Amino acid sequence: MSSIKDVAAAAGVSVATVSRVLNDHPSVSADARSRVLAAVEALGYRPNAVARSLRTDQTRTLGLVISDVLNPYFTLLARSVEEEARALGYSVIIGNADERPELQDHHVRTLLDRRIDGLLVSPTCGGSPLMLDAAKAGTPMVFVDRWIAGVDVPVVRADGRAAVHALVAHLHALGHRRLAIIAGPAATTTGSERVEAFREALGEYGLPLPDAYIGQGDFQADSGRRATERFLDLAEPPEVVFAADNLMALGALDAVRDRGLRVPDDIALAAFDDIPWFVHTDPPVTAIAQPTRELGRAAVRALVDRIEGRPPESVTLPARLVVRRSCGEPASAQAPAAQPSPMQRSMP
Amino acid sequence: MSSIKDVAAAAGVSVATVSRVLNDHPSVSADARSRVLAAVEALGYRPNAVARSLRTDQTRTLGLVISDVLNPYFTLLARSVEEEARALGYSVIIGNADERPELQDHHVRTLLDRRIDGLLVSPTCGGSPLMLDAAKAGTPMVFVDRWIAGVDVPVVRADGRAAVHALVAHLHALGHRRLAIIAGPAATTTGSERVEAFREALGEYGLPLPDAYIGQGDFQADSGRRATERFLDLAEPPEVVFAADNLMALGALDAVRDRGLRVPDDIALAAFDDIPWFVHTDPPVTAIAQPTRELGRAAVRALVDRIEGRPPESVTLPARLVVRRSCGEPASAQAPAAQPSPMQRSMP
DNA sequence: CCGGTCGTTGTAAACGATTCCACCAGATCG
DNA sequence: CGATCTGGTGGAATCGTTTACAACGACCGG
Repeated sequence: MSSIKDVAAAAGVSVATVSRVLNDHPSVSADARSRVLAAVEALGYRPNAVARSLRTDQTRTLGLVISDVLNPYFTLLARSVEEEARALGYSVIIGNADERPELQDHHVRTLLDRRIDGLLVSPTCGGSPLMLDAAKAGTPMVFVDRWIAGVDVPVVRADGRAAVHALVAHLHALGHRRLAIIAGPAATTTGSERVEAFREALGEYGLPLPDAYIGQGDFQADSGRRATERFLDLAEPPEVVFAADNLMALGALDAVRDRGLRVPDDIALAAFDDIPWFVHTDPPVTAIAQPTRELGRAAVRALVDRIEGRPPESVTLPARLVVRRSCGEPASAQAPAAQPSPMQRSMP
Repeated sequence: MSSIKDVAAAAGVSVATVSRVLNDHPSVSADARSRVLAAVEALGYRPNAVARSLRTDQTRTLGLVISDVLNPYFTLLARSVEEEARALGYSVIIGNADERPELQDHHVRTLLDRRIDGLLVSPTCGGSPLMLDAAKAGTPMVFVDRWIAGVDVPVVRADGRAAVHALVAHLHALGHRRLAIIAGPAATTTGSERVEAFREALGEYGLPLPDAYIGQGDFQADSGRRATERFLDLAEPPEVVFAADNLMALGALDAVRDRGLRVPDDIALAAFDDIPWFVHTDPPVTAIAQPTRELGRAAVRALVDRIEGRPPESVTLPARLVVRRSCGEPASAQAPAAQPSPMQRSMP
């Protein structure tokens, strides 16, 4: 692999001149420039990003640590993060924490060792000391989706409160009164927040949220299945199960099916996070959709602002309710084709 | 951020000694070692991976260029690749080509610029000159899932031939005679290969594969939908549609549903690539499952072998047919709970 | 004709690590 | 007792860039 020296030799100039051409510094003659460009072309030269990073102390790389790549919500988030970053001239390195704190730490450490310019993280389980230290030490950082209270780091997230209210209204209108929730880990903000919003919304309709109707999940399908089984074993099982993420909803669906019961006839189901597949499940699942692409975009912009010295800002975008059939038919029958399929790319 | 010099100063030794301790070189006294370790601890020192890479000419990083992150098959592949790489002491940088050649090129270029130690790629559309040059120039490379003929690069992939035969046998046994396929792009090996296997299997049952029954797709949901619509518009529509990947199958499902038709009563559906969601669709989809995790593992091992100077080997693993309900009820009714749910983690 | 400015160029010093080589003390051996 | 080896150490070169600084010729105005 040829280096800048080879190019300099081939073009008959010094390495400094080559470097200047490459970074289009103004003071280089047209003649020198064209000779350098020709040499670059001839040798197929590409600057070594490693050396460049060492010298300039910037990698033009962002780290993204997400909780679970297999979760379509995070996949989509990762994708939009990469898109926006690319548009802004940055690369992204993704670390999958798999909801495991020690894996999250591993990735944060690795990314920091690589001297990424900034870190986007959706913290798995409270914050690791490592991450907090990095933030305090001045590593540009932005939380996305989830965050850690009391840390001075911008947060980009969706507010599901209004959508959860809308969901409860919808359920109430359908005549449901015994509503249960499968919560995420209490240590995550999204875990606790969704329960709170749910409880609050129930309160407005004078409905209780007994402890037995709060299942503890971990955002994985299996935990959704187990929580649902426990609900079904209750003397008075709930009429509705609201899963705090899409994977747990799937587990719930499994559990219901394994009992030979049917959604929504025997028990209704709703989920937080809308994903393309919910259109095709049996039955299609009513869900709360986050503006995932916009979230990714906003997060990158905030992080890059911070990196490039502009003041970053926290962003909160509203989530919205998408009604399908898993909670029962709404009074006014909806035309089947009215709902545009989210399978299609939602790119502009 | 403290550097090796700071550590050396704090420990009262030279940078050479610090480096030796860090790379646990044998010839360093117990005394010096403990002083260095103490200093490292005190300063919270972490070696700069960028500098290290520049000097040693290795990044301990693998590049993975996949065709589409939103496709669960590739997501799972990416995950297993990262897991195996991590176990072997490597990091992975993922590039999403989104089935677009120019994006693929962008990522390959970026990864090469970063001097990754090796490249894992599932080529999108024929090979770009860039990639081929890199392979010729000696960049360790392994193709996964798809490959490019005539290039001397190991290939790790699943062979679907036997499974496609099994599928056709299954369909034939159910009485289906008019079978259609939605193919992937002809430029990809998986695109053409699956059609060939299908045609061959049909031949064994004396069934034709007329051109009208070959839909051209691009591995995206929308193309599956369009191809299916065209099938349904035919004077004599097929009885079965076999989609060459999971996204196109979803598009097909959409198209069928939009016409007010039902699977499998009006038309049967099968797919290449099994994904967890196929258990939950309406109806559950019969699919050909690839050993995705093993594929990812084998690919990483082959690549790392190549990087570390051992002879890499190509690997071909068999795919298998997973029968569900989308092609009609099999003669012998199967117990609903007999099929273990692939939703559960298949980690060991 | 001389001093200053300007545009273009090269030399060399970083960046933070690894590693070759030389050196030195102390142990070992003939 | 002198030669040789051995384990521990530091100095300095090196990786491929960027960039401060100095140098240099041309040009211009006084």
